[in-house]
Amino acid sequence: MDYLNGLNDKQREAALHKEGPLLILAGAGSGKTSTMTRRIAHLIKNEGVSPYHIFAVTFTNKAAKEMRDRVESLVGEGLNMWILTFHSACLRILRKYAERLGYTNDFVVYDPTDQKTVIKNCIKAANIDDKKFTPAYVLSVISDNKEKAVSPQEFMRLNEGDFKGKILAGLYSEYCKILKKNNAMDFDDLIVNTVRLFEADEEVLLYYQKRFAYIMVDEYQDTNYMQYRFIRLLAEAHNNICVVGDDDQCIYQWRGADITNILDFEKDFKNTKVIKLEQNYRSYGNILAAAHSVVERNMQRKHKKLWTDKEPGEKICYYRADDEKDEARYVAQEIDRLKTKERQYKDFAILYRTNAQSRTFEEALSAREIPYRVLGGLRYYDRKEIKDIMSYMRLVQNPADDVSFARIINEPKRGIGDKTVEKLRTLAQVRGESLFETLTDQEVVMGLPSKAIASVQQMVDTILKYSEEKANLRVSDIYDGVLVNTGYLKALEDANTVEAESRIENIMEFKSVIYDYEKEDPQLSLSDFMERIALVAEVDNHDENENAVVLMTMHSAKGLEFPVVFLPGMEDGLFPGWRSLDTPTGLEEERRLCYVGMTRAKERLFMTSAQMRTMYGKTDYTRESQFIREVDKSLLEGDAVYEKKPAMFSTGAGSSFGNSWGGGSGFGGTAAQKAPSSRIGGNDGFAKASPAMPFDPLAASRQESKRSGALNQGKDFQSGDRVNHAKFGEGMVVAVEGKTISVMFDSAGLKKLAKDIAPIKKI
DNA sequence: GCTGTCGAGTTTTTT
DNA sequence: ACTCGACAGC
Repeated sequence: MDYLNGLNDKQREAALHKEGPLLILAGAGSGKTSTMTRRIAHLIKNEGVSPYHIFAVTFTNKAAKEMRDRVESLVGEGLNMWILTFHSACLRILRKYAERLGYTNDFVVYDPTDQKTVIKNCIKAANIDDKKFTPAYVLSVISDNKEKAVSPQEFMRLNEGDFKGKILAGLYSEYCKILKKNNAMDFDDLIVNTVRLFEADEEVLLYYQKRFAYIMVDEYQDTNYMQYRFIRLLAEAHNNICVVGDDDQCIYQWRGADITNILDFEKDFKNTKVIKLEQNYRSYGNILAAAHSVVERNMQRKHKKLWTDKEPGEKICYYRADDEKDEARYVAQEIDRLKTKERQYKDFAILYRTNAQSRTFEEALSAREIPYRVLGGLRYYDRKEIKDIMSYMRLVQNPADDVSFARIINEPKRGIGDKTVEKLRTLAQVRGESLFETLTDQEVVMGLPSKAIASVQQMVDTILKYSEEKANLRVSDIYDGVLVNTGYLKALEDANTVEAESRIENIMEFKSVIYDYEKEDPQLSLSDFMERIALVAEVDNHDENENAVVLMTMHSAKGLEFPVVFLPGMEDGLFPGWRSLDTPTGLEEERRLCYVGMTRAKERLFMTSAQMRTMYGKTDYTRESQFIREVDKSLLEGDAVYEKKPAMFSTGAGSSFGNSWGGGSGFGGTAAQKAPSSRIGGNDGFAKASPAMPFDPLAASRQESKRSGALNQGKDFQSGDRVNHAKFGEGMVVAVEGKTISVMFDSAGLKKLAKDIAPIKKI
């Protein structure tokens, strides 16, 4: 079979390349995923390379999944192949070898919220001015240093005479110590520690070098220094490294992405073959040309120009709204107008600069009863109740995790306040134990305030019990058990408020997520589950089949495409953001982001701005974005481009004809683009047409969890009984000793289980 | 130790 | 506008 069928010459050349470094400069919509997946299929099927020897790295779970699906459909089988994100690949490696770095292999992953908790504690403990050293700032410094492989000691040395630097170095050092002590790694650590592992342990490095004879990296322009090192180390043995990227789409420099990685690839890897993919298969000509007219103003870029043989299509439509409500109203109206049989709701996307902008659009879409889905913003896993439960689960997995412990010791209320926690901390420090370990000592519990004793004991017992049994239990059983036996669920039920009600709903929803994972993998262990949860972004849950308008940031939209795209908020200060204006590189990055946003559109592109915008409680007049001014004017239609207007000039839809700085003429059809000036009836329609939630709640899950209350009912087993276990299937009881029961399972072998909590039934 | 109120600070983007 | 922390009163 010809796996390269349908590729153009350049794509084919790239897909056929077998040995040596290859740099594919793939412009937006140029079919890079096809090229990569075909190359993989070709390697496997025609070149006889085992999937075992191929390693493909991406940045997002979504990209990884898409690549896997496409390769599998090409080669027609499931693949035992590493197609993973940087973070999940490193996590997988570290799960095996973290012991060699002084962690246990059960270490937990701290998300940004956990990081913030830790650094806050450090700042407080060191008695440092928390006005000058905000958690966000300190963490960004720490992250910067980690990504650049600067250790706390080195950072300290580098900042010898610098007062501020010394404080930061101290915090950095303390932060690392705490994470290590808690047996925890943050996102950066996953990469950093893998590189450290490779550099310190030749055996491990050689193993992976040997294994990954063919390496491919997607979105190479977004790699940071550590990721580069990681790739570089792996590729050293075979030198078969293929990277794909587009310097025009580097939009994560603020997070450490180093654009020079892609610009210097040819220097880094000798004898690199470079292939440019410049034919765009996605967008109509005008969209492409307009996007190019913006991005070509960047100084720091490789010269290239995308072309297409598609028709020019319509011009880019620009609307200057009165204010953000008018802007949202206009967008909603245009969606209604453009929606046809062929064009469904899911064909529209609204891509904004900041998550804060989503709200007005939600209101306007609701008012017109247009279904929509917001991606990103508040991460689902950031909700309090989810974080609480996860903290319990983490403690079950890793009792050394003091951050999780501190989060839940008094959640639900057990009569343990700050004072008591402080005392515990001191005690734990003296004993050289974790907080939780300290509490496993009965005497310590007895020393707590009298009204706290019973509930704390109950909680400690619960965690211990599940911790011992975690290998034998389904994740959902642990979840239920923790929820019920720690009193968490009951406290919420007793609260009897609307808020508690919605928390309970979220908790039930979360259970359906667990079920989904278990359905996929019946042997799912607690740590498997924790790591999947740790590294998912909400964008990964985007279901393309759901017929709803999609709202997300331009950053999240990278890699996606939509027939109709709206880019609202085209105003100086918002986009480009005021923070980016200090530096030329900051502005260039914003411009690339604009390019990314524009090139998401296949057929129609709308850009809008508001003359007046209320943000953070303040209302200001705006000037339209310099990016609008940079778009080739022959490709724009709609409102004339104009400068800031005085207040008297602003209201009424018909008044938006300002003096165009571009010479006034050439903007036909403006009136037709305008909406009727009446507002869509009062915005009280907010509650109806409520958007789909990130996860579809399973009606059943509520009852499921209720049932779990019966988990502890007496179970009488005797040797010889046939039993059914939720995770291990059927087996026969071979011994019963007190609370322990030994079962020989037909497929899973002999297991010792806790009689009271194991999910077993007599059959 | 818990709860409720008030005032201040805060915002880009995310694996 | 919204969140978070400090503080006061129970």
